[in-house]
Amino acid sequence: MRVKEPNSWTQIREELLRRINERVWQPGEIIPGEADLAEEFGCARTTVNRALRDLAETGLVIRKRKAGTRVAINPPHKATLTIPVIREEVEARGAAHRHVVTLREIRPLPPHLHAAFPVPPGADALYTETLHYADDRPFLFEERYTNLEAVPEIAIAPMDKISLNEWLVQNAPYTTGDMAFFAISADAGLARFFECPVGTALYVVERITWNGDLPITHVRMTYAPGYRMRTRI
Amino acid sequence: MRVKEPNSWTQIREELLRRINERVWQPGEIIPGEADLAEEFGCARTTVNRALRDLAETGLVIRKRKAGTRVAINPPHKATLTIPVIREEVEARGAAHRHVVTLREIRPLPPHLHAAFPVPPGADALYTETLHYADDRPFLFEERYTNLEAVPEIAIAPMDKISLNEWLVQNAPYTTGDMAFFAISADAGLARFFECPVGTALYVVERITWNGDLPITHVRMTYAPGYRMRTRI
DNA sequence: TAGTGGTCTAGACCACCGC
DNA sequence: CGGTGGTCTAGACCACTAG
Repeated sequence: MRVKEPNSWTQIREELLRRINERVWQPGEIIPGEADLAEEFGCARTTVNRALRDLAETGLVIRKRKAGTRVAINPPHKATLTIPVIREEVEARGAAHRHVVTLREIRPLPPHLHAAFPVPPGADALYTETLHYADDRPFLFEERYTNLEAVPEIAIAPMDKISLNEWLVQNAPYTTGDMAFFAISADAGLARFFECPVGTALYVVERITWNGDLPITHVRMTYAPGYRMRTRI
Repeated sequence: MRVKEPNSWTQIREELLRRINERVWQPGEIIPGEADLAEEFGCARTTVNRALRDLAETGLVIRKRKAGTRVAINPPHKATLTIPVIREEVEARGAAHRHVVTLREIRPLPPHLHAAFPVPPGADALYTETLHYADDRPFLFEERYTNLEAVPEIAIAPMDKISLNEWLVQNAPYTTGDMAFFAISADAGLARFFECPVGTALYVVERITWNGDLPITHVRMTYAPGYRMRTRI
């Protein structure tokens, strides 16, 4: 049962989508220009542009000036992951969030992070380990290095009421970042926290954020066994 | 007074971004309406709208009709994962891609998939197992159920030159999908393929795609030990 | 119900780039 | 060079929703 589209540019997008999916326009083929489509649909060129721009963002068509718009040959799957503050993620599951800071000290950045997280030589970082619980069940283990030069106020940040995770989101804006997703085996420490056997496969998210050229923080978040990160595409 | 810089929506976005990052506008605070900003920047309201729409897409501001635009309190981290065809992912790493179909048979859908992948009762699915190699090193293990009712032509699809992965991308359009990312321990079969110990932590991506209400395919892709999925935010 | 964002139009100029 | 998409404008009407 089709729902009537509320506005024009989404309707046009759906019609273009239909022509692509039903091979009216073959993969790799050039499609009519914006002006032609605008005339066909009886709307302004801006409206067609909006629809085509949306399709280009999802990778379904490739647009180039002068060359025109082509249907992508191998349209990539694009998934947008929204990674909220840990507290909100826990509460979204209907659980109560609680966190405990188990370690908080100034220490030099470990060598294996120097390449990805180039703080000035000799500079120290704030290292923190935080346990996050959902309804008193272990949920996530967070290891974080924060560049004191970039966020000096962090030395006096309260970490009992609000987690460092949330404090940084609110107080340390970033411009770019790198994320990595992978799997590790639980070592003794993780096994103890998650109450699982050593060697259990765990899902890990690593994130490095920057404010311009200034590295802000490097965080590794290890989720409880069985965790699945989900998204809709 | 002549302004050298032409008004551009990206410039306006950067200025709005600056005001948010420098706390000119506090988190949670309402910011001026589009009309006011347009007057301030000396541009059309449409241009301000474009900039604000972009900020809203990244989650940095929350927009509501009548209520206005507010700075987000806990701006979520959003990461866009681009998941290309496996062959292209391997080749992007400078390696040669090769795949082997080790199993291809019609079988009923296993019970544990019925909830997430509701093919009609009694209907069969095409089950395939494919090994993907990068320069002859094992790269990925793919287990796939494909709904024969949705993609009947798949029964005669060639699977030697082009992998089922790529064939489906090119021939079976989808409208929506669900993805999940998690970690598992290698069982005996995976350990043999990846030449790693049983129990090694492996990164897994699962994807279910739909064309409207019609389920297309359910695929589980298990990556080689040490694999990291990366993205820039 | 009034105010705000969402969208559309008709026209214009510009940037890019294949030819 | 000329064609195409990218952007901007000034104005208009509409959709949603807080108060």
